[in-house]
This record gives sequence, structure tokens and C-alpha cells, in this order.
Amino acid sequence: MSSSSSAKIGCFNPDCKDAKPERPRNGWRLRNGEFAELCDRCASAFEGGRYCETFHLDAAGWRSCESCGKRVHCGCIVSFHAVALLDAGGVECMACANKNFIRAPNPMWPSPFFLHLPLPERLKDLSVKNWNQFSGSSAVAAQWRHAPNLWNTATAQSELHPRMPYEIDRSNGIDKRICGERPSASAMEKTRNEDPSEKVASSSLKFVPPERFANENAGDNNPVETKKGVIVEPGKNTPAAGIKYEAHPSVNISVQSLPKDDTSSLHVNFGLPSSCNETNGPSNVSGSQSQRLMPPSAITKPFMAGPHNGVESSAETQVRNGRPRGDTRGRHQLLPRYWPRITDQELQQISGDSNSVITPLFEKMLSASDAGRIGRLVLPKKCAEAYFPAISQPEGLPLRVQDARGKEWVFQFRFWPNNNSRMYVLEGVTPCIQSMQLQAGDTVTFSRIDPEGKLVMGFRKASNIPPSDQEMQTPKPGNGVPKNGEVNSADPSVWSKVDKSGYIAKEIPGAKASLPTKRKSSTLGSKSKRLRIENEDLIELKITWEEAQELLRPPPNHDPSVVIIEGLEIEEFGQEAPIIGKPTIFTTNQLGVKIQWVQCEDCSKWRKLPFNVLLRSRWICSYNSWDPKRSTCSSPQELTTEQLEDLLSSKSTAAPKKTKAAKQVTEAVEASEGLDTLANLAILGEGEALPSSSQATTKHPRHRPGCTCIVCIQPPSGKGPKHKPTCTCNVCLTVKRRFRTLMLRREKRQSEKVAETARKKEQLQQSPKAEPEDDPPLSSNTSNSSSNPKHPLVNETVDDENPNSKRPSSSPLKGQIDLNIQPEREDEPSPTSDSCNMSLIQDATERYLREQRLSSSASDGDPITDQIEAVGGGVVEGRLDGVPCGSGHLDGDMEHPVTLPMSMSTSTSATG
DNA sequence: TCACTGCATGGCT
DNA sequence: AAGCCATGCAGTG
Repeated sequence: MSSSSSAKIGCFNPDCKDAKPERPRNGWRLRNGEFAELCDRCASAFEGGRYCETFHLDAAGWRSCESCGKRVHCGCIVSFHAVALLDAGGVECMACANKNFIRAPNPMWPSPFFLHLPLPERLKDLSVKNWNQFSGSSAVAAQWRHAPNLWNTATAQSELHPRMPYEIDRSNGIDKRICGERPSASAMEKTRNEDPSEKVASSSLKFVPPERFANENAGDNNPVETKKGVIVEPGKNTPAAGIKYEAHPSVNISVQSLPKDDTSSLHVNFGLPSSCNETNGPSNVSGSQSQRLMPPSAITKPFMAGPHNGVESSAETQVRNGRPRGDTRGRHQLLPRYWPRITDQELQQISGDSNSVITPLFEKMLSASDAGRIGRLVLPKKCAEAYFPAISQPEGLPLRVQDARGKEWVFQFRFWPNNNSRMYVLEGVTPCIQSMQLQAGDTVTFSRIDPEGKLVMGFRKASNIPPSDQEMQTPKPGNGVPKNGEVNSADPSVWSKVDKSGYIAKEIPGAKASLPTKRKSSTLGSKSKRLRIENEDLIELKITWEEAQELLRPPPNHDPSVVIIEGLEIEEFGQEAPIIGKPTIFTTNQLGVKIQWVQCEDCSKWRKLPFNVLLRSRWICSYNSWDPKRSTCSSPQELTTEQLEDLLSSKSTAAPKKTKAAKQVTEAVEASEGLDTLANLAILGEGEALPSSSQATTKHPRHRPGCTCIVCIQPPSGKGPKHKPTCTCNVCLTVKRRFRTLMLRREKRQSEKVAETARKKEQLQQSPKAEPEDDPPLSSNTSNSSSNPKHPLVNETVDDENPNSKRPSSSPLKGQIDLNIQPEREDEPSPTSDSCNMSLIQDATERYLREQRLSSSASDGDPITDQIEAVGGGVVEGRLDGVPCGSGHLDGDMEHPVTLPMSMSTSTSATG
């Protein structure tokens, strides 16, 4: 693949009079992808970064490095890679550019998976052969394979790719790129002339820990030959000694497959910190990580080729587009989550042997199953096929893996047939997992140490994992589990942490974690893993949601549909989600004017506001533009103490009623179930097409059974068949049955309370037992209301569980269990109940309404009193100006809109 | 009853 | 929409 310029007889350098050298050395890369062949003298000058100084001194384009002032020749193909263009203008020599880069706090490893090179089938054998060389110490006899499907076609590699700090060896005409390092022409040449098999073995990309860059002296031109014979141009960024960090060794395999005449497109990038990674989404690997965590000065550096004393051999860097071609990102690409994010420190930990060459292969965050007692670690298919021995039998092979401490483990690497595919697993990992004290959410990394070819299994603890989470997702992790980001015991201070985004932020050795440890959301969030919530968490979430219900309010100008399920009136917001605002207390005076009471957060005084105003989450008196006299905190409160107590008591009863209702659902079904579960049961039993909320809805396709959100708990709006009043499907029957149960339970409780109240209230002569079947509490409440606003029944009647309480609703059905929202297919439009209980309910309701009217007519007009009186009847959902208020009623009631003369409810005002 | 194994399922990418 | 893969589960010892 090497070539020389056929147009020139002698040294490519036009200023050189030497004849064509016998053994020409490669210089800079030409635009056709080939390399300028130089004589020894010119090559030395080139490699020493003195070419332009020697031959182009009088040419135009010299500029000074913004950092060190060193003169660099810009616009010259020879020194093209020796210059970094600064975003803010100006240039920097690559030495300075790399120094800035080195200062990046996150010397993550670049992912080898940015190397998208093809591997024609014809080369697989070769590659396997060479991989066998790599895996000489492997416990398995199976052939190691490269990752042919990891590398996309080189032809697809954009010629416009800029050279980034992480670029790969490009033997055989492929640019060799070390982190921030440019390969020497000699290296390339030497590699190119090697035996093909050696090319594979020598294709290692030596990663240079960025820290090393800074400590290296520029000007060292002596190529360093690695163990594998790959000559890495030392430059100032070349590691003087120590670990060679190797990219995916199949790079060269792929390279070899490239057509000779395609050298111009063979430039492959190891990482494209900016654009390339951008294309790969937020969870990209080192490039983006490094850049993400870089100081701005470093971020803005156009890290192109590594410096070779400020001299670069090819000129394509900055003219390339960092974005890989679209076809380079085919289905064979590994998911970013498997890209190794191992740090150099980690690699050092793994290596131990300073002469080892570490090849980060992949990593995987442990799932609950992986970390579980079953001892099976599911391997990403592509990773398994790429980096583990090929297995043809499901039984697989034993695989010897060494952990970071040097302990060797033997896992069974096998697969299961699965959907015409394979599912690769490592069996027997439990001891190792436990030894590493790993849990779900932690990450295991697989690397390979060369030349031994050992598989090394490292790990990285997820940071700041709450114990509950850890314990939840894994079996007993054992005592002494390092948590909160602690990692390998070898040197915890240098191990990395996973931030919230799943990225790794490496701590500075010896320094305390500068980045706040965060919950391992990566386990659940960024990876979109299945949500794993303990029952307790679920319950807590449910409660939280219930509490949040208090804050829900219909969106402005959107009337919710109301559906009653299980005695709960549930508002459905078809188009817009409910909004959250400041809780207020809604009341209605005797004139039917709805008002709401809101408490100032500064003075705690309650102010009366129009019913329909939407309040911001924080409200103070100064916002009271509706009542200027009470727009300051110094203004007296409109309510008397007693009235305020009544108001608050009403609120306190109204608020818990929702929670109570929700809790009732919880109790009645299961802690982890909701009404959707009920519907599920019905569906399972009858197979009747129902608006099952358990089914994924278009609105919330990911909600699961048990989800009690406002959406899931109700049937999809406007979708699915409607339930008839006489519907006998399992859902309806179950709901009715449960409703009856609830009714009986409530009646019993109410009767007990009413009886107790009656004994205390002599003026209330009405026996609570007189009409136990007809909702005596309501009757007594009604008669009590005027004389005793604080009657305990207030609380009870507000209780949503009271089916007879007056509940305004937009639902057209009355006295029925309405599973629909404004049913459109009422084959039997009769509003009458199809059950005796329904009749009772309706009778009681009618009687209660009559009583309420009487009671309200007798009201003195005191809004508070009115409210209290009306509380027993439930909540009026009033509206002004078309703005729905009083939302979030979860009160159970089979009655539907009845505008009571006065009522009170708690609701919220939307955030203004 | 428990652990293990192999497969199936279905959520998710 | 295909494929991956996390997980469940039945079968087996």
C-alpha cells in the first residue's frame, strides 16, 4: 500500500537534489492518500519537525503559536498536523495543543469502536490466525476472532475525517494514530513492509495516557518500537516506557482488507471528540467524555493529529469532516453503552506489568440478572462475538479471565439459541462478582493484555448507589462492599466514577472526588434499563403521586373529562396534562359564586380570590390584585379564626380524601396494583375489548400495570369501546362489586360516627340508624350542618368513599359506575342503575339533594358556614370563565354534576 | 424445596 | 421493525 510519488524521480522534496533513495522513507501524506517518499535527510528533517524550517523558511504562512510563540508553518501540507487551529482564532503548535489536551481532567480511553473498518470475509481467516497469536495464553482453544462486524467499511470512512487525538495505527498505508500522536513515516513504512500476519500482531494502537503527554519532552524523534515491532513515533507524546495502550487489534486486519487504491480513504479515526461523538449520541466514549470534561480551552482545541515535534506528515486532517459517513454506523456497531470507558489508571491497575499492552475491549453495566445469584452474565452479543472465542456449540468453552488483582477466574462462555440468534453468557461469574463486590449497576470491563492475550476483567463501581438500590438489584453483596463510587481496592482514588449521565469522571489521584457522586441513574436512566423499583419505593412513589394530586389542576382552557372508577372521580386530560399549582381551597357561597382561598406564604394570611384564577406555586399577598385592600401582608385577614379553622378543617378533610381514596384503591387491589390491574383481570377473564389502561396507551405506552398515574388509572380517552351502564364485563362487574363493598364499608363507618355524633348532639335528633340503608350519615349531616359546622361528618361526607355525596362531574352518567368518559355508544341510555345498590344510591342521593337544598336555603350566607354545610355533599366543581377549577377530585361518588349551593373543596391553582 | 439449566417472552433500542 | 437482551419460568435433578 505504500507508494511513492511516481511523478518524482528523486526525493519528494523538490528542494532536495538527492536522487530517489534506495530505501525511501515516508513523509507526509499526500492528497491521494499516498505518502511522500523522502530521502533519509529529508525524512529526518520531516520526522524531526524541521522540514518546514529547513525547506519552507522563506515560504509564506508562518505563524506563531498562541501559547508558546513557536513559529509554525501553517497552510503547508508538511506541517499540517503540527498546527492546531484555535476556535478563537490563531494557531497553536501541537505541543501546546496537546498540553492543553492533557490537562483535560478526564483522560478517558477512546473507544476503539470509532474505528469503522471493514473486514472482508476473505480476511477473516487471517485475522483469526493472528488473533490466535494474541490469545496464546488463553485458556480456550477456540479461535479468537476479531470483530469484523465492528468495523465498517473503510471506504465509508470519510475522507474528511479530521485527525483526532485518538487515531489508529495505519500500517499498510493506514495512518497510524496514537493519542495525540502522529506516526512516523518510518513506522508506517516499516509496518507496511512486514509480513501480513505480523501486521495484525503489530497493529496495536498504543494509547498514551494523556498525562504522559504533558510529561514528555518534545523533540524526541526517536521512534519507539513496541514489543510487537510496531514502531510508534515517539514524539513528545510517546510514552517513554510503560504500558502501551492498544486499540482494537483488528484495526489492521481491517486495514488490510482495504483496497490498495483506497488509501486515501483509509484514514480512520479513533475518536472524534467533537463531531463524531456527537453523532453517536450522548453516551459516547472517551472522546466526548474527555471533551465534555475538558476545560474550555482544551475543548476548543481542534485536536487533530498528534504532534510529532510539531510536524505532521499528512495534510488531510483539517480538511476532513469529523463525522463518519452514515453507512459507517450500521447495525454492526456496538452500542455505545458497551464502549470501554476504562481509564488509563484502570488499565494500569489491570496491567500491573508495565510492559503489558492493554486493549480495552468492552464493558457492561451489570444488570440485576448479571449480578444475581444465578451467576450468569449476559454478554452483549456483538462483544462476545468480537472479543471472545468463537463457539459453535451452546456449551461453549471455559474462558479464563483475570481480574484486576491478578486472580484468575474460569467462566463458561457459552450461548443459547435465541430467536434465530444467540444469547451469549458467561456462566459462573458469581464468585468473581462477589469477589469484586459488584452489584447491579456496577460495570465490568473486559480488556485484553498482550502479548499474553489474557482476558482481564476489571470493574467500576457505580457511584453513590443508595443501599436500597444496591440491595434491591443484587443479592447480598457481601459485607464491606465499597459504595459510593469506590472501586477497585487496588487504588480507589484513581478509579473513575460514573456520573449521572453514565459518563465517567475520573478523579484526580489523591484528590477527593471533585465531582459530586450521584445516584447511579445510569442503571435506570441513561441506559433505559427497565425500571426496577422495590415495592416500598413503589408505594412511596404512589403516595407521592397521591400527594401530587393535590397540586394537579386542569390546564387552562381545558376541561377535563371525568370518569368515575371505583368511586373515584378521575379527571382525564385529553390534550394537555394537568398543571401543578399552589393548593387553594375552593368554596362556594350561597349565591353560587365560587371563590378560592389561598394562603400567603409570607404572612400566612388567607386571601379570597376569584374562583378561576390560576396561581403560581408561590403566592403572596402582593399578588392579590383582585382585592387591593388585602394586597399587603399588613392587611387583616378576612376570615375569623373560627372560619379559618373551618376552612382548614375542610381542606384537611378534602385533601386526605384523595389520598384516602387512593389508599383505598391500594388496599383493595394490591400495593402494586391499580385499577388497570383490575381491568387486566377483567380482560383476562373475558377477553372483552376494553379500554384497558394496562395496555400500553399511545399517551403513555410505557406505563405498566400498577402505574397509578392519572393517565393509567383511567381508560384511554376516547379510545376503546365504551361501557354500558348494564355492561357485565369483568371490569364493570368487578368495579360494581367493589363499589358495593366500599359502600357497605363506608356506610358502616359513617353510621358508627353518626351514631356517636348523634349522642353528642342532642339537637340532632335524627337517628343515624334510622335509615341505615339510605345513607343516614348524609341525612344527619345535612341536619347538622347548620348548627354544627364542625360536625365530624364533615370529614366523612367529604370522604370520597361516600357514594352518596354530591359530586359534580362532567360525566353524563349519574348514579352509575361510569367507566367511560361521556360514552358515545349508549345502547341502553337509561341512566338508572342496574343494581339495587345503584337504586339505593340514587334514592339516597336524591333525598340528600333535597336536604341540601333545604339546608342551603337556610344558610345565613356565611361562606364558611356554607362550605361546611356543603362539604357533606361533596365538592362542587365550579367554573368561571370557562376555566375549570376544583380539579383533582378523587372523591368517590356515583352522583354526577349537581351544583350545590355551596361547597368547598381543595384544589390547586395552576402555576401562574 | 432448592438450585440449576435452558428456553421463552417481551420490553426496548 | 428486527434484533438485542433482561428476565421469567418450566423442567430437571
